[in-house]
Amino acid sequence: MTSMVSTTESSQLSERSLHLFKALVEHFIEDGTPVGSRTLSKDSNLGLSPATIRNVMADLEDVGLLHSPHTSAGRVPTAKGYRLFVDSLLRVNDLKSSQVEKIAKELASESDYSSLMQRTSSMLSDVTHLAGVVMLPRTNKSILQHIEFVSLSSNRVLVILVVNDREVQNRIINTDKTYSSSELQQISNYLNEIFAGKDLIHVRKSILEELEKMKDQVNQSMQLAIEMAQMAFNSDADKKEGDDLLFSGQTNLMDVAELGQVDKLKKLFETFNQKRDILHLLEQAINADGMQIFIGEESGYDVLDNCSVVTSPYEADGQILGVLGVIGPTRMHYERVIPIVDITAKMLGAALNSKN
Amino acid sequence: MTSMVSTTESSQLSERSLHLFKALVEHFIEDGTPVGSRTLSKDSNLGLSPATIRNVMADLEDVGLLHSPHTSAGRVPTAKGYRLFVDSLLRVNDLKSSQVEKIAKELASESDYSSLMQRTSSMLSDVTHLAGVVMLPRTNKSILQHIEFVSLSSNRVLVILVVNDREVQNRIINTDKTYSSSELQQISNYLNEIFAGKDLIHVRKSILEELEKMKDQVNQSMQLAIEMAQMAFNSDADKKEGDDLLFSGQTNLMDVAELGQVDKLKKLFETFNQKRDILHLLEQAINADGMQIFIGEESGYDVLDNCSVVTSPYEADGQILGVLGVIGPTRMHYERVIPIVDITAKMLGAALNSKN
DNA sequence: TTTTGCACTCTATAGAGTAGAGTGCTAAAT
DNA sequence: ATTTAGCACTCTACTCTATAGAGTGCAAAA
Repeated sequence: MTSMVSTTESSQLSERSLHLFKALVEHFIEDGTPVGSRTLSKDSNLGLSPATIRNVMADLEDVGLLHSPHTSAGRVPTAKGYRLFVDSLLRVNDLKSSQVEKIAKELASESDYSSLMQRTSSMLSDVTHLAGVVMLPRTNKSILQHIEFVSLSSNRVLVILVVNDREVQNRIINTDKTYSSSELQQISNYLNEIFAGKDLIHVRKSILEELEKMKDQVNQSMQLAIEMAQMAFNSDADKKEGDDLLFSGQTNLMDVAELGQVDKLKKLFETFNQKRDILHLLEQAINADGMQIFIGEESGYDVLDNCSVVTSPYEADGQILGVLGVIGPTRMHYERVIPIVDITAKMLGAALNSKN
Repeated sequence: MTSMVSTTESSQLSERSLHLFKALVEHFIEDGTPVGSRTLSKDSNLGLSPATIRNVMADLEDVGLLHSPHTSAGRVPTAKGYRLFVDSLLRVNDLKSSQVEKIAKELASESDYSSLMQRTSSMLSDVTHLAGVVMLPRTNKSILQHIEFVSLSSNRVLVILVVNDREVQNRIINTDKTYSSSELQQISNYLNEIFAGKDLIHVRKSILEELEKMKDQVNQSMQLAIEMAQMAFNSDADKKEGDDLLFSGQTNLMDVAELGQVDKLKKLFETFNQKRDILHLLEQAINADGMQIFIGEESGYDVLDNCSVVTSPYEADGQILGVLGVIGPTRMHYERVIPIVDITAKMLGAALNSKN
């Protein structure tokens, strides 16, 4: 029933109601205390008496946009209320170009890939005073650029994979026999020739299946290469699943009154550490084109009940690589946070582009 | 004045006083509430009346081992009290061999270096229910094992350094001209020949100073190599200073009653994030032979006022590599925590050894 | 439709009173 | 010379009560 109404919420309500609602949300975001009719009367500049305002507020509560903590407190926006506010009423400030430049400059100054991502996250949290998060590009559509073997102590070999023009993975394998540097060199050369530029998944599959079949028909040095490659990629199956979120500024959330209780904070921080839930949430955001905002209970995760997550995918070479955003209380300055997240995503994309 | 006494604290106090003191500390560690004379009378099995105990407790307070939160609360150990307790009264439980094996097994199961360290940290926090920390080996006495160049897109070259048999560093440099793979190969070979097995600092210095001088006297391909090496090591000066602490289980500290206030927790967490102070503290512990425990205010850092830090250096090949430990409230189960930290350090050393 | 007036509700705060825990001191007991 | 019992005293934590303030909802007037 209510949901039928809710989709066309803004058209069902009078101009005046919306104006008052907007004023209320803005006041609450500023203050943090429930807003009463008297306050709103002064605040809204409509020359309406508190009584009239009370009637309007009662209506707004009926349609689920407001909520009263108790009889004699003012009103507070619900998640649904924030949703309407963000979707239809909010006027987003453009960032000053000086700020944009500052962001761009900071990101451009990071030379290598991983510190760029780390810096992006910490910049998000610094600028918004909330928690920042960056989801790193999913590694499953990775292009192998280069493979290299380095001999460590006897029968331990270090495998180095350069992936996607920027990322370096390494793992250690234990071999049956001891390889000389020149043998390893030869093997690297051979594998690079075949596989450089190919997709990692394809490489893996090819090595473990196709090459296995033709193993008997090639010369001995190629056999060595095949064996080595198999070892290198065999251990890879269950590798690094979940090491792809970068948080920063979590402690900023400790100042937020709404989350003031230690036990709530603890649950929230544990959710961050486990990464799983946040990852799932951000994965939803990667497919939506453009920014996505999860408000309070909308996220579907209990721990995020009083939190909003503002996200934006970032892309380079016209391809979406990942998602970044900030996590803060539902009562946040959306008009400031939204453009910051937006710009940061674009700037990160630009920084990644310029590295090619 | 008092410090003269304090050094020989235990000899100044009667056997009985010490016994009572020990019982009090143990009781407090268990309970968390100040211990009164009545409670201690029952608890200590000495058949003394509360009045007598009160006299003793007053003495212990005079020498600074105990403290009274207020007139009608019981007593609580001071930092100095914990110090005496830990140094002279504590009887450490040996770990069950099953537990030791479990730790060893978990660590042995980690294949690569960085996840071994990460796992060590998280194991410390899991087992103790406190915060775990591992300080990674300082990279300044690093032996260069292998250097490799990989061509990325035009005039961007990826430099890969293998250091200390396990660690892989990589950075990207922008070059004036575009190098071919075979050129890079040649350069790698040349540099490896000269520098493999040398100390990184020495390598750096040599490349930037000595080679510069002889640059004119060598053939062109060597000149290229020298230039490339200079670029690779030039950006290195201010690199990674402070990325060498691994925390885990910080959220465990949120359960600790003594740290219950959000603002204190916030400061503590920020101290963790900044890493600097904790790093300094652990650096003190690296030189002390064997375990070191910082109790409350002893650490010299205000944020750690209600915290103790139990540390142990870990070593492989007879050489101290770093420090690990746990951070918790001063009121912690030292008799459990101390052997855990001790064993973990040894097991980590063993795991590192077996990788050679 | 809006406003005034008014009774009503709920919270937050302060104050008073009380029970309980524990102390320190003095005087008696060992 | 210790140890203990007795006792007055202190401080906290909790409960109860009262009160001011904010804000509501409704009915009747504008």
